[in-house]
Amino acid sequence: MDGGLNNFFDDYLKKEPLFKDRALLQSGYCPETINHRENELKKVANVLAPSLRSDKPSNLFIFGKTGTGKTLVVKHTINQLANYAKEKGIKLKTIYLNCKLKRVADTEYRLVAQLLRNLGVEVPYTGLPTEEVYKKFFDVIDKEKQIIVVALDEIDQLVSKIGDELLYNITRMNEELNNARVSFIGISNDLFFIDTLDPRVRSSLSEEEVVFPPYNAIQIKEILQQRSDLAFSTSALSTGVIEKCAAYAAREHGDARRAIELLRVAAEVAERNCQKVVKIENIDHAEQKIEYDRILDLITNQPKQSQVVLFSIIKIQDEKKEGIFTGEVYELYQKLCPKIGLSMLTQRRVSDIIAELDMLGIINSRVLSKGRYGRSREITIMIPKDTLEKVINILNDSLGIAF
DNA sequence: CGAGATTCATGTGAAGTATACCTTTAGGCTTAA
DNA sequence: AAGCCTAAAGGTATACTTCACATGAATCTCGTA
Repeated sequence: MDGGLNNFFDDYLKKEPLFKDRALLQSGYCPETINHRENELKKVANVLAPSLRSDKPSNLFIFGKTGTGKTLVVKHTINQLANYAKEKGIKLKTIYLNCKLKRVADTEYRLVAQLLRNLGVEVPYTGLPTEEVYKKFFDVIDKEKQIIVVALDEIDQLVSKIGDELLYNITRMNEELNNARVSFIGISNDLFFIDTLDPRVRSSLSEEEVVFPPYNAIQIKEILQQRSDLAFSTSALSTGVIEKCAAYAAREHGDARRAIELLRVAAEVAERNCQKVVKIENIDHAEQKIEYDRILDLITNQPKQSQVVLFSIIKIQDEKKEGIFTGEVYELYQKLCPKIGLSMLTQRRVSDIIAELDMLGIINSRVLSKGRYGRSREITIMIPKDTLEKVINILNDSLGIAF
């Protein structure tokens, strides 16, 4: 048995690896040079440059669909800025924060607390007045004359959740400061987000704007080409692979992140199959696998309560083919809770949980009036059939009940 | 037959509550002068 | 008297509950043709 495994490992090592450097294709990777975003890069740098003379840069707002390089450009620019400033001994700090992260930056308190943590100050997760956290933040940065650049990614998500009062507070920060100056970079996927804001907030938060257009198919192809030259060993890709990835991504409004992910996963699939080259078919598998992994990851990380609600929905769909409504889901949920040993939430809360699952794209729900028979949400599960089984397994394990 | 009233089942907003955690404060104890 | 520790008091954010009202089309009601 051991011998068998040893052989396996031997074979594994003997195999010509497809990847030369897998990290280059992973989602967090930040390349040295960014292609086809020269204009945007320049604009962002232009806005931020005054910070090097210790002037407060204008607040900046950035729009663009997912995978158009917004995050990349901003991260890249503020990193370079911070490095340069450090070299020259300029008092400048930069912070990047993604507002969507649950339990990290999805309320006003948590946002400011997280900013403080980024500056190396420990803040309790609860208990302090929000006001106090602001004050702490001011104290920390106002100790010396310096510029702070704060980038808030996916800020539209945060505002849609907790309202725009937060932005109002944020933009007024500088009035409270004597020495330091703070500028904000807001990043949004929603192109119309700014229109929904209070005019006062809008004008001060969006002194400058940069719009990121989608990449076209040719640009995506070049990006892929360049990355794959570095990431793969020579001739690891069969012809047409890059083109197909680019085409898939261009179909989705030029989402480069997706194209890169597709390529990486396709290669991983090929590697697992012990192929010598990545073939075009692997891309189709990759597309499925990405969706599969995304959903599984999402569900595994859901709180137990949400899992039970989802479990109920799936079970009801399994029993009847059409029309799942809140009432039935809640009924089953109520029966399930004691079995699992979970405290039972009210219908009000479960209704919100269903809305949250909808937001995550695990299910699709729409409010529907059934006339005489009241109104309810009609729920449809958005999990592909072949993924469903695995999802059920996960829920079974996590909740300790059988389907 | 058709306009308007009624109804149902739940959506949804606002206010209230429980929990977990924070800081402040007052009291008690110890210590050192 | 000063210093230190501890426990109670008073405060907050967050997740959830409670309360109350809003929805909107199928169905019912009733006056009229």
